[in-house]
Amino acid sequence: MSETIRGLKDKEPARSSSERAYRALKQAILENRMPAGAHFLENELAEQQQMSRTPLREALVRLENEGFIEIRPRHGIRVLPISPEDMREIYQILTDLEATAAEQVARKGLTPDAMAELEASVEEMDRALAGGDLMAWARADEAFHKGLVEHCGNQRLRTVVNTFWDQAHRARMQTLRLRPLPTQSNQDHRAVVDAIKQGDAQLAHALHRRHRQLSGEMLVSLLSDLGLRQL
Amino acid sequence: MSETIRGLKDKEPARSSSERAYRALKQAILENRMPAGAHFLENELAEQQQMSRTPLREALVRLENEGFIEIRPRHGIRVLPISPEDMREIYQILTDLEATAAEQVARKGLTPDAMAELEASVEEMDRALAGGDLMAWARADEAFHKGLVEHCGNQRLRTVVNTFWDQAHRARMQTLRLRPLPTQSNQDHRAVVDAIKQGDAQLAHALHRRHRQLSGEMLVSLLSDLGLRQL
DNA sequence: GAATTTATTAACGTATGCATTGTCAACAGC
DNA sequence: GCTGTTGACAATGCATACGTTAATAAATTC
Repeated sequence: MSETIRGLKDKEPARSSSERAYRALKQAILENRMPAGAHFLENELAEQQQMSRTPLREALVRLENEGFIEIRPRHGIRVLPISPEDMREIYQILTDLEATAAEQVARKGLTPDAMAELEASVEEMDRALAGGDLMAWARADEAFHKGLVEHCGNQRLRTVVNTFWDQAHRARMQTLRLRPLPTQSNQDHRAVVDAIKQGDAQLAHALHRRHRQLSGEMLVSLLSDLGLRQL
Repeated sequence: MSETIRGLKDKEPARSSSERAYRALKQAILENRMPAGAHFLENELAEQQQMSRTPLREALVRLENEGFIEIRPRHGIRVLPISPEDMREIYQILTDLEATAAEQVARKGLTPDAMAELEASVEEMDRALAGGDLMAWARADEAFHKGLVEHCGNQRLRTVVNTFWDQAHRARMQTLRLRPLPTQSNQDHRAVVDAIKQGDAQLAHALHRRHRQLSGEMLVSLLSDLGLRQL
């Protein structure tokens, strides 16, 4: 969670040093400025973040709990790589939980605002794909998935999904240009939105589950084929 | 799920003070020696654990990430209560993930040792129930569920399930004597074991999902009916 | 008497310092 | 030349100290 089980408290201005370090380091990892496998010492990170080791260590504890780094006493910390096996684990969990999120959203319905946001994400995915802007597509995809769990009525589910989604983020980014064009994904998302609109919880669950399962399998086999042992 | 996402590293002798504090406090919370709603200061906990505030705070960060406590600056830490709504959230997640664990176990099969342990748990549940020893029954039930995720081949799933199972632990214990006798549970577990033996992954998934769903609903409505706003 | 301001205090966030311990390297023995 | 040992070093785990800040109580004013 962290998130481990708790994540970035969105937006808030980060009052404590510990919180600032946590966000900065997580951001740096997600953006590959601290690449997988890289190796750091508490001292250099503390200096980098312009604080003492004490608050920094608390940030590291959280990052370790969330699976981003490994703290090896006397060896410093290491940014954990993502193996195909890791991705399989992550997608197996996301498949279950996101499908249930879609089901719950369909069951409870959405506020007009939330529905508009979801549809905007889908449209943005189409626009980005048509324009060949894969980064924009990935951002919209992410917005769609996060929007779904945001409104599923289960805080813990939301936190867990966001955590694992973040863990998979680097691998997704690095395979963006290697994977087939995600035209299927866009169709899938549209179908899920339709099921939600109709309030068909069963259908939403099934559609989203299948969507997640297929894209997960695609990504895992892509990583395996490429022989990417770590990302 | 800091387990945020990582949990008790079983057995190991707890090298660091921080680790010792984490284990001791978690144990105390699970056993209700630090009851829900209770309120502590860093100073008293540090004294209690015979260490300074520095390692203690690292333990608190982990416990907060895992959802056991809340850290309120200047207000001390508070052991979080479990509401019926919390239980609903937790069981919704466990239902999905444990069903998938059962499915994977059925698909991959178990070593003879692991299968023996699983069957031993089921038999112990029967014995305990026949003898009216509900605590022993709960222990065996827990052993069964943990055994399943232990061998499902997904470390992250195992960690997440164990974290939430631990979160629900207190509520389960307090309702042990209020709930109907778990004869159905024992039958369900037996059926799941049979499906695993036959390698019927689909069936194992469906059986375990239904088992978890029903026992979750029972527990949530029990808590609601009792008007237990917090445990 | 109530409300607002001020003063006090104590809990916390962070910095710093120290003792511990594992690592790495140099050296000696084989 | 290789292996085992010793020693220095450096990163860490933890304790301690300090400044900040927010909660509480007191005091003053309306």
